[in-house]
Amino acid sequence: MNILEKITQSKAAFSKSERKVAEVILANPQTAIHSSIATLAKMSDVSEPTVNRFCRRLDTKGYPDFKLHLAQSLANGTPYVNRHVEETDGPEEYTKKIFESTMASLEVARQSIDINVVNRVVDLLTQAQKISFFGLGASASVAHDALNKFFRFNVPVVYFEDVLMQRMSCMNCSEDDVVVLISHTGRTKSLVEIAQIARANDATVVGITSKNSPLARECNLVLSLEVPEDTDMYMPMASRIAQLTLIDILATGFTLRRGGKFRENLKRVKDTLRGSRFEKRTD
Amino acid sequence: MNILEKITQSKAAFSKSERKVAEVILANPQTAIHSSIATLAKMSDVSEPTVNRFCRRLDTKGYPDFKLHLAQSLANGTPYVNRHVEETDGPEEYTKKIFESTMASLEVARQSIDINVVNRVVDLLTQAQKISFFGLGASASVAHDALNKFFRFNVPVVYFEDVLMQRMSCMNCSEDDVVVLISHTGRTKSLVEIAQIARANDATVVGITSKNSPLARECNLVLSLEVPEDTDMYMPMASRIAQLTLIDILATGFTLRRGGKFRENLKRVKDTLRGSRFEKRTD
DNA sequence: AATAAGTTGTAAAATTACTACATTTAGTGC
DNA sequence: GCACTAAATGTAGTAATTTTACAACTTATT
Repeated sequence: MNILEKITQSKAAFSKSERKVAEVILANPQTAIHSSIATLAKMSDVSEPTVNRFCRRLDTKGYPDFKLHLAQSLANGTPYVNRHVEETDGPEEYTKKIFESTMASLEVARQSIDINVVNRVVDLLTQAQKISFFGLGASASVAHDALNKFFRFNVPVVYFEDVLMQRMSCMNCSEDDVVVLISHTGRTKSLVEIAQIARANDATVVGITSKNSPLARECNLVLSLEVPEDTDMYMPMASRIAQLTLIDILATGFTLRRGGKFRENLKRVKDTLRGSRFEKRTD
Repeated sequence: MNILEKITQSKAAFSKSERKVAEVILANPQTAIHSSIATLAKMSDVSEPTVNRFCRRLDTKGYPDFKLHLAQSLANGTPYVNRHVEETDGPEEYTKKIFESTMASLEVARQSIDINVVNRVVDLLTQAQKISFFGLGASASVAHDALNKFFRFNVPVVYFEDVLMQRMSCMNCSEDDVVVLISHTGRTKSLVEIAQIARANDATVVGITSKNSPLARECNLVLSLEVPEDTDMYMPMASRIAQLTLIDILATGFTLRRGGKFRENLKRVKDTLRGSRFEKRTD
């Protein structure tokens, strides 16, 4: 909540001297944050305690606290807002908007995540015999990415694009297998069926999806991501990014759980890639 | 410039005790701005003058001035600093850190993007006869995602995981084709070769990669993303997210350029998916 | 006009930040 | 390994800033 607005709004509740202080601050807030209470009192032609009382009336702890609030208000307001792209936007605008709304979505996602579930899923993954990642449409690339990450960990990891292959794979599941299903809406029929098949074969099913969705109801554990999606674009954007970040988190939890020696393995995998790359020039 | 970023950047220039202060502030900046220099000194287990010196090293007038800057940075929406995950971090910490460093990377990526190049790439894509997206390893899933997006636009779009298929596809390129190559490092040999093959066949090659890399030198246009990657984890994380966001931007630019009628098409594609989904419950 | 409620200022107390200097630590050459 | 130098850190005292307590003043009400 912006304190400058609050000052203008509360003007009526101020006394004569307090209003003088308000005027001076509104006239030149930048100066105000760099002044001491004595300077500001002199500028407003009131006494120091009056300035102090003025601050308290705005629900701040005192003058320094007030300056903090003021500084924050001046730091050009609300940045990462989920602003929608308009028909008339040029490259500059839509680039900015997409970056900002992606960041805003990540912020929302972060707050919606249940750490305890994350922890339990990491537990499950580290103990799994086989890990499967399945997603369809836009979530397929997320599953693909998960494959790439967990493959490096030298654990049996499975990923299929093909729905039939996914089904067959789940039919062969056993008790110690974990199946991770990714879907933004959680309403894709074939994926819900896959969850049922996997469950029927005693696998543990983890859903990265929206809570209270049909898919979520079929899962043993749900990592719910409540990310607002700009439906005007008819394309999933922010949800994927949040899902991927969650994959990063699971992968990180996995490596940490497995400990230091395991990390050395990872380094070996990375070093193996070196042969396929051009050396970095040292210029 | 954001003082939180400045702290992380100047970390090398700090002394041992000053670094202790930096850690405490980065770990909980919200607490820091509400603490006195004495409290902060105690929290960091250093003396008060050390905190003061720390502030001055960051080009602030002193502790109160530092707090002002800090408050502004926090208000500015970017409390997102690329902090590295530690061996000892619990689920709560690493989840927080990964989200924050992902957001920080997006912020960096945003600033490194050249809007003019974005615009020219969108131009190219809208006029292309055929669009190909190729990436290897972690970038494969990004190309996969691009396929999913551009496929909806009813343009011929190509994606292969297989290097040989990628090569063959590029051999058959012609003048009006655009090949988009995705690689964080830009030093993957086979991808550089694919760029050469595509160029030899008169296709326009767009690189989503690091500038001045071998791949970048083979491209007609380079969308450079300078994203810092946490190399301790030996896994690409932030780079992918930035690449995906860039794909979103290109896709958005594409739809905007094609105009309103085209957007209706997109809606049709989305509506077609409805049959494969459970209806949303209206409870 | 008297009184009460509210407002403002003075001066002293308390908190907070800063400076000067002493001590410790780390690094370098012999 | 020792002496010397430079850098880093802490101690204690000082200066500044803010806050409190209370007195003086203003305004409104009967």
